[in-house]
Amino acid sequence: MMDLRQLRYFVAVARERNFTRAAHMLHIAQPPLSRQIQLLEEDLGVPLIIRKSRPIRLTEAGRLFYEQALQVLGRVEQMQAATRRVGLNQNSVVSIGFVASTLYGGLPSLVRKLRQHAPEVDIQLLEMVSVQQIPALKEGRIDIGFGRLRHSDPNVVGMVLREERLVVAIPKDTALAEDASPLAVAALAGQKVIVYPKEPRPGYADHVLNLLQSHDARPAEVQEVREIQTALGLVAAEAGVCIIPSSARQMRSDVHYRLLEGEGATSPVILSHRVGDNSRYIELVKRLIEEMYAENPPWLDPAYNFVPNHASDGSPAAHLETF
Amino acid sequence: MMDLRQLRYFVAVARERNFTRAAHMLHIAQPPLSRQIQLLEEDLGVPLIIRKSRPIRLTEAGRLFYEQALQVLGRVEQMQAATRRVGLNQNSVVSIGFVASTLYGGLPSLVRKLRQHAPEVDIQLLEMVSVQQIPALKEGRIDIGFGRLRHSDPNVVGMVLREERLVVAIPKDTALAEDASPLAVAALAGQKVIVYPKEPRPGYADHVLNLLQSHDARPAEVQEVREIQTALGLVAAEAGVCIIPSSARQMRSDVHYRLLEGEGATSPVILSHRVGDNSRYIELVKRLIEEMYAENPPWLDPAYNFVPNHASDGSPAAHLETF
DNA sequence: GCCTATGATACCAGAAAGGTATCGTAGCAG
DNA sequence: CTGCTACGATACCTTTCTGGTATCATAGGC
Repeated sequence: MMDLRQLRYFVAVARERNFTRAAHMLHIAQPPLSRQIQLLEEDLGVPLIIRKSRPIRLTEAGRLFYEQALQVLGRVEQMQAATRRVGLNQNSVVSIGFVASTLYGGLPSLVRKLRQHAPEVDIQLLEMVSVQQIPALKEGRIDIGFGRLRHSDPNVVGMVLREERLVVAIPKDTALAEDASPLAVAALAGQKVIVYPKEPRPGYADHVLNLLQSHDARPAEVQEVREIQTALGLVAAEAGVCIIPSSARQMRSDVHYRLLEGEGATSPVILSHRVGDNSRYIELVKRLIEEMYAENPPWLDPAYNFVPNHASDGSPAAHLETF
Repeated sequence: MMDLRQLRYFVAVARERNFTRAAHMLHIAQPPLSRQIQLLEEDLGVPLIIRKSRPIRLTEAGRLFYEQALQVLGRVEQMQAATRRVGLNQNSVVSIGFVASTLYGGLPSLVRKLRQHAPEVDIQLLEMVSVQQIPALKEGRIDIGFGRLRHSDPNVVGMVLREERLVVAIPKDTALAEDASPLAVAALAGQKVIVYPKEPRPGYADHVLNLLQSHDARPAEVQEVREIQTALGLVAAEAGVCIIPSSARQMRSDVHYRLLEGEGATSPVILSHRVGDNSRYIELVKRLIEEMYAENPPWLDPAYNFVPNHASDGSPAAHLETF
């Protein structure tokens, strides 16, 4: 079974391009080092080093493994340092899971506000899709989730912060892109459609596919990709159209966007947390979100968003009634 | 010394919230499991688990460690899978290091083209700043670098693909933002300036600071941050102005941009590779870049870019003469 | 073709992991 | 409040694995 020791050893060998010298750096003798590398190669079932050459060289697989091993070792060190810091300073940690699109909405300024108002907490940000957020909340891996899918888990409470209108991304210089006016969902019938994320299901892709189906807009072809970046890249490459939340328009300016019109052509932004989690930071986050919404940031443009009235009244208790 | 075994054991305990059950899952007896967790805590110098409670709970540090351990273990599996795939299929790997801003330029479509023209290669993308690309090239960790700083290492050849004009990001609703016309560099004297990245030096931050100095535009205050995202966030929060390559304008639309005018108010995009690396993929990449430039993509708008003539003539050999 | 630097192999010693038996205690039932 | 039970810690032994020493095999420069 693979082991961090083997990674450290391999990195030393790859860096030095010499077993003897690497063994020296590691403060061990050369034969055990040779053996550990052999074990590693055996475990992977792939040779990493070309030995019949002086100085030794890495195979293609070895080069890849070297690069990745460096990253993993760096990550482990970060992890140790972060854990020690939190453990020794008795700092609190607030772990926030979020879907990528919230990066183009209020998340950055929320995090900034949170750091200002609670400098003593360690804020951990983890990108994860909506369905991953529920188990992550229950296991305590995150404390707060910002997602885009409604759920009904009895142990997790969700609160709709806003409903964001959807836009369709269209390749420039096509018929649909001649107009900037809002477009009915039904008008997408017969188009090649690109959806994301491919997995895990159910996800935002299904939300989009449901929307199309409920408007009898059967696409000519559906292509699934892993991320919104890729999806928009494909739109730019004229591979089809793609439906995204309006705030994500910022990601690319080389495609054309049109607002979608029709029943359900929105996507909610949902804040979730554990039922009965009475950490003071949950309340603080809710208060900061209200504050932020009251400031009318550009991504909250009423042309593209609908904010449920309870989210803007002064009573935090009202939020909990959303589900 | 920390060990992947300990991570796996800790993850099992954290997930099960029960040592005995976790030991079962791991196919070992409970006492060794307890001991490994103790060793782990000792190594970190931080308690991870609150045992005087049934079921056991994680400390704050433990929660953080759990989350990160999951990520590390996932990363290790990915690494094994990728290495096996490359090793067994004898696929080639082309490793590309790039600075973040090229993501807003031609990198995505170059990668797409490369995948189309050479589906048998594994393309690895690694974000790294310009100065990190030189050692990464020499150690073989990457084969191609897209950076923004000129260098003069005898073992690495660089080729200027284009000179991109710089723009200054200005908070909305300030005096400088009232106009959209080009701005002289000297006009930035006395402004609070935000630069990135903080490290490693020398980097793009120094390029910007040199530019200001050479135009006698002494800033009132310089703040260094780690990434362009943060820098633009601070601009949006009215903490100052920030100079970025024009293609990065797409990143945020809630700040105001003005083109910079003046000697040297550009930033090159430089392709680097090892001297004497005659992999056919290097040539392919150069050909694809030429092809791409010939298509006049939106990020190559001549209002914002200057392409050296040798990069658009038909002769690949000319490129090598750039340095 | 020889010499040297360097990696592999063989084999032994010590450290560390895992197993079994047993003890101590949190949490709950009554 | 008391005793029971589930479950983690401790003690101690066995097995496995890592590291060390001695020695052999070979790539590459002269």
